[in-house]
Amino acid sequence: MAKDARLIDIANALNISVTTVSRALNDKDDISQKTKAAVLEVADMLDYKPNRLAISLRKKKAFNVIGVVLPNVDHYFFSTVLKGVMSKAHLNNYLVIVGESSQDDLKEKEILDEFISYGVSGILIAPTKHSSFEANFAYLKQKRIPYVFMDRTYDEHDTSYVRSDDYHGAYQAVNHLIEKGYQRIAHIKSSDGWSIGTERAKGYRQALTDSGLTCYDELIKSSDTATKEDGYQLTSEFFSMDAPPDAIFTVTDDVASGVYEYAHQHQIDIPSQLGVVGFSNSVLSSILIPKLTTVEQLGEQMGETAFDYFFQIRKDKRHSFQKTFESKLIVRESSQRDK
Amino acid sequence: MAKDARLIDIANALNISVTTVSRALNDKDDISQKTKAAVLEVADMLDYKPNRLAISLRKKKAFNVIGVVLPNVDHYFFSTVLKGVMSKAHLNNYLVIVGESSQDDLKEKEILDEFISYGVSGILIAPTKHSSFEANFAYLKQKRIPYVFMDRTYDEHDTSYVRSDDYHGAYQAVNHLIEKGYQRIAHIKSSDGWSIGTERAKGYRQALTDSGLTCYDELIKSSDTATKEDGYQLTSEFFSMDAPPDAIFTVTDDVASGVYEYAHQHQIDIPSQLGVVGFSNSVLSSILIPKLTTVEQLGEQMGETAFDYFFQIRKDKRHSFQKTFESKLIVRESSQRDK
DNA sequence: TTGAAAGCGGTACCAG
DNA sequence: CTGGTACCGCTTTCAA
Repeated sequence: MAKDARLIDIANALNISVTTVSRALNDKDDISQKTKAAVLEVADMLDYKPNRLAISLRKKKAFNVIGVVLPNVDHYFFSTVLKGVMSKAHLNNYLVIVGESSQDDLKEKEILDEFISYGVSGILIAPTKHSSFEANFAYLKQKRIPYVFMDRTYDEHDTSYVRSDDYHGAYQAVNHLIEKGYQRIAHIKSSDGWSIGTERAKGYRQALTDSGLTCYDELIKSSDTATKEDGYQLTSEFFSMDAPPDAIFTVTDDVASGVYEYAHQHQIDIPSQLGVVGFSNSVLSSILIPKLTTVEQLGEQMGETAFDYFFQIRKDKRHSFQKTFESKLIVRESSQRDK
Repeated sequence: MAKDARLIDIANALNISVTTVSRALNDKDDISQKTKAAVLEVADMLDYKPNRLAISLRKKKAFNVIGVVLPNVDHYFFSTVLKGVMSKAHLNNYLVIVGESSQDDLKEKEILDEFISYGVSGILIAPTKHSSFEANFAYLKQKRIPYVFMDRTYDEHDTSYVRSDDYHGAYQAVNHLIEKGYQRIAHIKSSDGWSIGTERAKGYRQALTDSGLTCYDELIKSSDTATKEDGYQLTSEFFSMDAPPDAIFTVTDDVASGVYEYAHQHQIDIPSQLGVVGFSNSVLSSILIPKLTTVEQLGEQMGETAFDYFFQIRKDKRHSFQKTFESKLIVRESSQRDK
């Protein structure tokens, strides 16, 4: 295999200097059209590919490398986000380096430091539940390194982000249950300090209030882990009450699957005796029987958009961009009381 | 924030040359213990971190960067593999760059070329269904870049790999169904050219033969996509036969979920009328009702081991390592006829 | 519009 | 055991 072509190879072929070649390739304006064309042609012929490493060293910045930090790569939602980022990155000739914080804000900081010292061009991050803006992200601004938050955001700071409209998603979900005739609608929320939990809970309350229903505190329970196990456990607590709920809106599909298990074990029929609505539209939702009504979360599109935002910030060197993705309710079987 | 310390800063502090500092830091032997100790101390004081970019350029190799190529990052199994790789990489101060081939062998080659031209230290790859060793991987050997196959392997070449024991896993699965008293056991395999499909099918056949059962061709159907939809479709074909099967062993859990849906729609009870066993032990398997008996695939451990192998190859510069992970059958409810 | 030369932060060769 | 120096491939002054 022939060695990769370098600037000097092109220069020699044309009897010009590397400087000129560099200028031509980087589309600078202080160069004649003729020379530029000639360089471009030879570059193409020799299949020249710029050496990322050399550029990086010279610029003291990794060339075209984007860093992605996620709480969990094997969590369905985040893996779709990653997929979205990667597809856009590939199109734009970016390399993607990935780190997993495991919901540990200290590890998250470590990863960020590594990425920065490597000189990544930008960072796309879905913060852990516990990450404080000041501790983990404030210095990114000073370092002038473009970054975009994903999923979880810090509204009090003027930063770029992509997220889903948790509030309206939850509102629609609960409203839908009300329309279907459910009366005692419970909610399994995620524990505090996680914006997606509080937003969804807010939507839940508002939907009840707007329909003139009372919002009972005992019908709201909190899950730390947002897992199937928690869903099961909290459902069993609901059903040990004197007046159990006739529907449950859960903060994630995973939690909903725990509701299903409890219901199945105790011969509670979904949806006639218990309505269930989840959140995420993960693979689970169409695999559960009956199929789960849930709120769609567009992970892949969020990832793509996050990359686009990074790209624009880098180009324009000033704007910040925000997008809140509409959360659409996907009505399936688990909420069809009148089925 | 102070600028990062460089070799020359340490050198100046001690009135020695950068060469000596470099030697000390790289633990070469042609240096006095005293000097080395002094250098190490100052380096520590200045919080010296080697500049990856500079090392990379000089060595013409990205310093401590491992490339991972996967068919799909949002597929559960592969995302656990990635998780495993990342945890080991982080421990060893490696950066992980990831590419997604989307089961497209051309794109896979593109990604590999990118990674190589970036000079990654090594490559961990789960090949697409269609990747030919010659076309996509043979040149890695020439380039002397360490690589480890994951999941899918090329047995005719002496390469390092980690994979799961598909044959024995399938054998156990079918044998278990036989022991539970199922007689007409069908198999939904994955289409040809994908080793995991053929190995699992082989295990299926052998288990039947060893138990003195006949292996009917009409009880084996092939899925191109290994999805729920295919599972549903092929199950409906089985049940339009004069003598439908009383159990189905599927090549993945996803496919099994399609079997579930068909069964549920047609009031076929699992497991009393139809036994089902899947493969992967994905999140699905414990969420399906009844819980799915399946064969465990240790994605995370495979990822960790793949990284370890890469690490050793790099150090020893010679060996190749292979590991086939025992595939353990996880018995749940979907195969318990006598429940 | 072009070229020469310095230098990004290290490593490796050679001489002493 | 230590230091001088060239150089990895590219960008960026500065001068022509």
